Amino acid sequence: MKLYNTLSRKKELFEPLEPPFVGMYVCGPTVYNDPHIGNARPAVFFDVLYRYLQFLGYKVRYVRNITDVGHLTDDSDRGEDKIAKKAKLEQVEPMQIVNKYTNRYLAVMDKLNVLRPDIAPTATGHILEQIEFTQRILNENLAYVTNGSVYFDVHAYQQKYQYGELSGRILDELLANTRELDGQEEKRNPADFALWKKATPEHIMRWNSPWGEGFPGWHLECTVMSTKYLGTQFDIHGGGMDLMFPHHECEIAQARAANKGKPPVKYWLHNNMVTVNGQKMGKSLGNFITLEELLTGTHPLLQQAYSPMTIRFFILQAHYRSTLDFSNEALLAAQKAYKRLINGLRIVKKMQYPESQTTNLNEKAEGEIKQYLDTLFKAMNDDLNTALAIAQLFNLLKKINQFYLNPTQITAISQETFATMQYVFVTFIEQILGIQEENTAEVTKLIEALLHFYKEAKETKDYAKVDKIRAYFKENKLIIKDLKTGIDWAYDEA
RNA sequence: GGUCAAGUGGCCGAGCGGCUAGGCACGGGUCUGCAAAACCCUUUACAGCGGUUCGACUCCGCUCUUGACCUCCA
Repeated sequence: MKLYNTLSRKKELFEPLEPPFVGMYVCGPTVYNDPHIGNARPAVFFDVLYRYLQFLGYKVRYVRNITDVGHLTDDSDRGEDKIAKKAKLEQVEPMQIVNKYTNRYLAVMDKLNVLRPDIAPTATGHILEQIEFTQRILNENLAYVTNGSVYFDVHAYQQKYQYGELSGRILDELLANTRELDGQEEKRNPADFALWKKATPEHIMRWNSPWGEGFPGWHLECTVMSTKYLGTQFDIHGGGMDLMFPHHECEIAQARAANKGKPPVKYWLHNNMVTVNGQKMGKSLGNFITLEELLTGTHPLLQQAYSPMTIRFFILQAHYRSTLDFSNEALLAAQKAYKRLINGLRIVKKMQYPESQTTNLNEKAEGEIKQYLDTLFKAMNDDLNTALAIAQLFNLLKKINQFYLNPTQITAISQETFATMQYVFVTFIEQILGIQEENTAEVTKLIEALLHFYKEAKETKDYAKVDKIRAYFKENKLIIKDLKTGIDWAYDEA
């Protein structure tokens, strides 16, 4: 499998440091607000990577952090902790906020069928480790203490190692373009960043440290927790493109500073951003959509609610390194496509290869199906091109529907190819893409029962009743299919 | 201003130096008590201008446009 490594700006063959084990770390959410559509993208994408690596036989340890302390908000509340700020607004304990939004994040990710990572460490749970790590960097003389705060010395680091290797930034250019911020006077250099910040009297979240009461810097937690659980060097580090600089750049610097220059990560992966109607999503732009709003259709920009699986499918229909634009039209198209795919999934699970001896093997059909299956995995192995992979599923779906309409035609392909297609189609959708039917077995049984009455009415040519039942199905987003071979139901794609 | 991406048919969205992406929408047909679904057929492309090449949507240059990062952000 090849993956695009931001470090080299190239697709590279994926070779774990210690096969069959794979260590993967992804930057998780800052839990001070409701999860938004931008949070869904990395969660879903790296979930598919996690699933696919396991499908390929790797033993993956997946770590995704919860940031519950330490990130600055913006200039107006400089130096203030996001969580603490929110806590003041809502007059509650910071940990209450953290807990609330962590729960909400996990709940919505569960809905999106995002598997929980193997380890979900929190920044507040690793204060000691962060203090120790800061000490290690101080011991290397690559950080300095000012006024109870500890800053990373980018210039000193630059003497020994290279700063900017991930983002391609040149230190001198950075310095020329840095704008004036408060608190800069404590730094020797504007490019320096905090490892430990002294807490002001009104700051609520604070811990004791060798340098006084304070809280950890903004980039430190990821370095500390990734290396704690995955080792000094590990395979994959992921996150949104916006984290490339400065966040991930600083992570590399911190890790190398503390570990004699060892680069911490072999493959850096970054997903692209989400836009709304072609614009960057931002609170100030009024197009900020939370996942809750998307699922309930309550945002003014949304015409309707979209189901969790529609959202998941929508995200995967684009390649992860392209921007993805959320619009009603695009979401609606994804909803229809998703239902079509799921209808195919229901069909293929029930399909059986005919018993009869007479075969009418068709080289062309056989070849096409093999080609689709082949391309399916080639697409995944080429930097996880889920868009191209899904296109193959639809190609297969066309064949499956043909066989469904005309079961005797199944013998156009060999039993072996049929079995492979059936297995791959189901496994790929459910296990790798993590897309599933949004329905319970109980409901399905009720649908089947009602369909039984439809069949009876049909047999007695009671068309009034037939139409009534059909209308009832339609109301409940289901359709009845009258086929030559029998009667069946499916999800309405409208 | 600096750095980096991208501009594909009505919409979304892949891809490649010559061979159908796919989804949604549109049009025609098959099937049907009437439908729906499904299937079959069909239409609309690669921002502009140059260059390299036997041949470019695909490579190079310029122009225009959009976006991201440079400051918390997935």
